[in-house]
Amino acid sequence: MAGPWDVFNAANLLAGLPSEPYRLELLSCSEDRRVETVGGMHLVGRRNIRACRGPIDTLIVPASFGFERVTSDRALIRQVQRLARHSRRVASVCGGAFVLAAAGLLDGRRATTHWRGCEELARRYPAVKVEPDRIFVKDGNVYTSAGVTAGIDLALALVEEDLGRGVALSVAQDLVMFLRRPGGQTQFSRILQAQNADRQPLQELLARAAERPDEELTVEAMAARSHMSPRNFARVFVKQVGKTPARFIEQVRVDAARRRLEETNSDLECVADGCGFGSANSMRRSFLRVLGVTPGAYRERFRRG
DNA sequence: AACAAAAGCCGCCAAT
DNA sequence: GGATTGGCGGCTTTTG
Repeated sequence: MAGPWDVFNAANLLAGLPSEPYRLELLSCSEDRRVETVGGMHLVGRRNIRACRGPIDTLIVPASFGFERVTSDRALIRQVQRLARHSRRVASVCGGAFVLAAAGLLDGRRATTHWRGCEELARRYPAVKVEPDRIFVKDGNVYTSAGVTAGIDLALALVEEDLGRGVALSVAQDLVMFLRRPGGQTQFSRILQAQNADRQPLQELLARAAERPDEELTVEAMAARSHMSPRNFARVFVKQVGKTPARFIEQVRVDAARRRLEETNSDLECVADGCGFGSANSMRRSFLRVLGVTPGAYRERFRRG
């Protein structure tokens, strides 16, 4: 809920319009208007959902897991169905797709949800064409997004549709540099990736570095690829990224290595090689700098299964 | 664990 | 005149 909320709120501030384009409202299902989130945080809605009358521009249903409770709440489902009829478009974040599905809003449509729930969604609602591995899916006026932070991407896409790319970009820049996804794999926000064409030629480089940490990523090589002198490249890099090139690359490589240590049984030399470290020894030194533990100790602690 | 070579970083200055 | 860029020298950090 908070991610999209902040996106729309930032859009209000950054759109530069005389009146704010979005009016945000949190609806609650309970009489006292309280909403207790899964983490135990308490929010208070402006209104009870039953008191809400249309028309609504964008109805967003965020939910975590625990679909049993949510999808079996007939009153809630009925209210969602009712409000959807008065909405220009309907969206869900994470487990919210289960609510939309239960309301029949996804029948015959393409949709996605948190990677951990995709199978379950497809099994329970055969009429839904589940697309795993997507950050978000748009089908007609129904939008669904994957886990947690994907809701931010979804909201950015809606802002882009409404107010144009420029506003969406400023919002994205205002909120984040890039996003790491929960599925294990590093992915970049679509909209942030797109901005590389415009103002920030470095973004493309950063994305590529994260995907291929084993490539040559010295200042000299990256400068050449960016058509800049090494001196200027380093300067621009610090200004845009906030870290020096070597620091950033080290971080990227350590992240890549962590993942492999967690998810594979490759030996350290192999991991080091695949992540761009010259040797297991230099990987070890990077780990100590960045994480304070050796690769071996890290794997020992975090390996799966 | 020590050490030389390589790479990175940054202040300064000149050119654009 | 301010902003961006590129080169140089010297110091620090990292690597093999």
